[in-house]
Amino acid sequence: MVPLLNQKGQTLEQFLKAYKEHEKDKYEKPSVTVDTLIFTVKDKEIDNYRKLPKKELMIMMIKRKDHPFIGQWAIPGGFVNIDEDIYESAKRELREETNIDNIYMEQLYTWGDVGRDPRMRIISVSYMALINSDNLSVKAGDDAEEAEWFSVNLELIEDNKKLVENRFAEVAQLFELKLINNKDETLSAKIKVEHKVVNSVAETTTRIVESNGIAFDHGKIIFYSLQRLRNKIEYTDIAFQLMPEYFTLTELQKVYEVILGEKLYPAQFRRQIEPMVIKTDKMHAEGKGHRPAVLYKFNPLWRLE
Amino acid sequence: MVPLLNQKGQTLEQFLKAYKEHEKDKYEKPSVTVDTLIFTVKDKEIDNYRKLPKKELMIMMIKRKDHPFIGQWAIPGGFVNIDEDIYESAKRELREETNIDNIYMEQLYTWGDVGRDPRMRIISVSYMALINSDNLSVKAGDDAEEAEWFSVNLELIEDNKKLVENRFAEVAQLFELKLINNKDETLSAKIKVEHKVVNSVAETTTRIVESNGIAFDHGKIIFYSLQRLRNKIEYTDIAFQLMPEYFTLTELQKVYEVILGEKLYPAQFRRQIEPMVIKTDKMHAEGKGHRPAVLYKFNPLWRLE
DNA sequence: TCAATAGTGTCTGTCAGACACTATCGA
DNA sequence: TCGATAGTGTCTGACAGACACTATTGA
Repeated sequence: MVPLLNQKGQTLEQFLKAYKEHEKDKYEKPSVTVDTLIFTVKDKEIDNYRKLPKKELMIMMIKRKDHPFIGQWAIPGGFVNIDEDIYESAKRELREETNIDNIYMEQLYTWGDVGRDPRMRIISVSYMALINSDNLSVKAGDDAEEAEWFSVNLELIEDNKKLVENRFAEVAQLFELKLINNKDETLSAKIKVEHKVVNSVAETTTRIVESNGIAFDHGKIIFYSLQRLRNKIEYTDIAFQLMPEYFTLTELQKVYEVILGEKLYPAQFRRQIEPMVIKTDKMHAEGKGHRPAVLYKFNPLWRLE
Repeated sequence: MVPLLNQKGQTLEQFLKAYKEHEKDKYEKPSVTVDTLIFTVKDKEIDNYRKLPKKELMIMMIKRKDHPFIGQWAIPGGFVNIDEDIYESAKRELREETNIDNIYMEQLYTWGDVGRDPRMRIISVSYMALINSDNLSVKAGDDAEEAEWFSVNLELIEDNKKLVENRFAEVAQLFELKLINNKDETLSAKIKVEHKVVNSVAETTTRIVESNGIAFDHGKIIFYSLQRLRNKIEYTDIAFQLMPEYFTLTELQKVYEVILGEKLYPAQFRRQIEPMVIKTDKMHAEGKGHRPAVLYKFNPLWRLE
C-alpha cells in the first residue's frame, strides 16, 4: 500500500517527526488542572434518643496555604500530568485526598474563562466523586494540607421574573451557598443566575456576586455540581453511591430529600424506589424506641427489568 | 488593613511577580483545543408532489488536508488562544466555519486521553451548536477548507445483556454511526458501550472499535453528542433552535422524531408541545394536495406558566 | 402509655399510549 | 374522487400526589 503523503510530500512518520521538532511549542499554552468535588452524606447526631439522625450533604475542601486566596478554602485539585489521562488525574487527586479508590466519579464541566486564576491562564476540568458513608472514617490523605468536610446548604433567596415588551422573558435568581465545617467555620457565596431570551436564543449566565472564604470561582463550580446532582438523582441510581451496602429505606429517602431539598411521601418513595433495591432478611440495629426497619441492598440489575 | 503574607513572607503582588518569573513554565503543558459539533436539520426532497419532505439531522465536517488522518473528515475545531475564554473560542470556530453568529451553543464534554492525537498531548473541549434551517443557505466560511454537511444516522446493531453470578449485570451494546454527504460519500464508525457493575460501582466504557473516514476519536464524540441531544430534547426547548421562526407542528414533530429515532403520535405530540408554542394566523404555503397547516412560533415564556 | 419510626392501602386527578375519527386541499 | 396531511376526540391503564391508617418498638 502506498503511504499517504501531504502537500509537502511527507509521510505520516516524517510529518510527526517534523511536527514534534518545530511546531509543538509554537503557541503559548494554557495550564490544565483537574478539580474533584468529593461529596458524601453524613449523619448529624440528635439529642432525643428515639429520633433518627439528620442527613447532611458534605463536601471536602482544602485550606489554601499560599497565594492567591491564602487562608481561603478550595476544591481539591492539581495539574494534569503530561502522560496521564484526565480521568486518571482526577482519580489520583481523589486518592491523595481521601485514600479511597474505586469510587464513582463523573466529569462535570470545564471552566476556561481567562481571568479565573490570577497566576496564569488555567483551564480546569471538574469531576464529581460520590463516596458512601461507610468509607467516611477513612482519614484525609497524608498531605500536609488541611482537608475538611463542610456541610452544603443552598438556598434560593431571590426570584424575579420579568416581561419585556410582553414578549421576551427575563428570569433572575439569586442563590446563597453556605458551607459549614464542624468548627462552625462558615463559608458562603452568592450566585446570580440570569436567563434571557435574545433574538429567540435562550442565554443563561451564572456568576458569583459575593464570595466569603471560598477561593477562585469554586462557589460557582459547587453550585453547578449541586444542580447536576439534583438532576441526576431523579433519573439515575447515583444516590446509591452515597449509601453503605445495607441501608433502610428511610435512610435512602433522607438522602434523596437532602439532595432534592424537599420532603417526599414515604408511600410513594417506596413504590418508586422498589425496582432499584433488594430486601434482605437483616434488620436495622440502631433505632431505639420505635419499630425496627428492614435493611435493603442496591439492585444493580434494575435497568434490565 | 494588613496585607496577607505567605510562608515566604510575600504579599500577593510579590508572589504573583515571582510566580510569573519562575514557576509558570515549570511543567510541560498539554495543548487545549475546542471542537464544535454543528448540527442542523435539513429537508430531503421527495418525488411525490403531495408528500412532505423528510427531515434529516445533519452535522458539519471538515476534510483534513494534512497528517494525521489525511483525507479523513473531522469535527471543526482549533487551538484555544491564550487570551480567549473557551466559550469565545468555540464561538469563533463556529463563525469561521459558517459565518453564523449568535447561535445556541452548549459545552458537551472534555476529552483528555493521552493518546487521542498522535501529534502530541491534546485535551479537547467539545461544544454543540444548533442552527436553524433558515440559516442553512449561509455558505461555509472562506477558509480554504472543504466543509460539508453529512446526514447523521445511528443504529443499535447489537444488544447483549449478561448475568454474572446471578448478581452483577453486564450490558454490551454495539452502535453504528453513519455519516453521508450529498455526494454519497459514506463515513462510519462502530462504537461499543459496555456497562459493568464492579464492587457495586457502575462503570460505563465507550470505545471506538472501527472507524472509516472519521478522524481521531471524533466518532465517539459525535456519538456522545447524539445521546445528549436525545436526552435534552425531552426536557428542554433546544429543538426550537433547529426550527425557523415560523413552522408547522408536523415539521416540529418530524424534528423530534429524527432526533429521538422513533415515531410519535400526532395527537399526543400536539398536547405536549402546546405550552411551548404560539399559534399564528399564518398558513403554510408549501404543501400541495392536502389540507394546509397553521404556522406556529416558539413561546419563550413557556417555563413561566 | 406514648412518641417516634416503619410500612401499607387507597382515592383522585392527570396524563401517556393507543386508535379512530373528521377536515381540507389539489391533481 | 382520492391520496395525502392537518387536526381532534376519547378510551384505558398507569401512576404521581395526597392522606389516612396500621404495626412495632423502648423508656
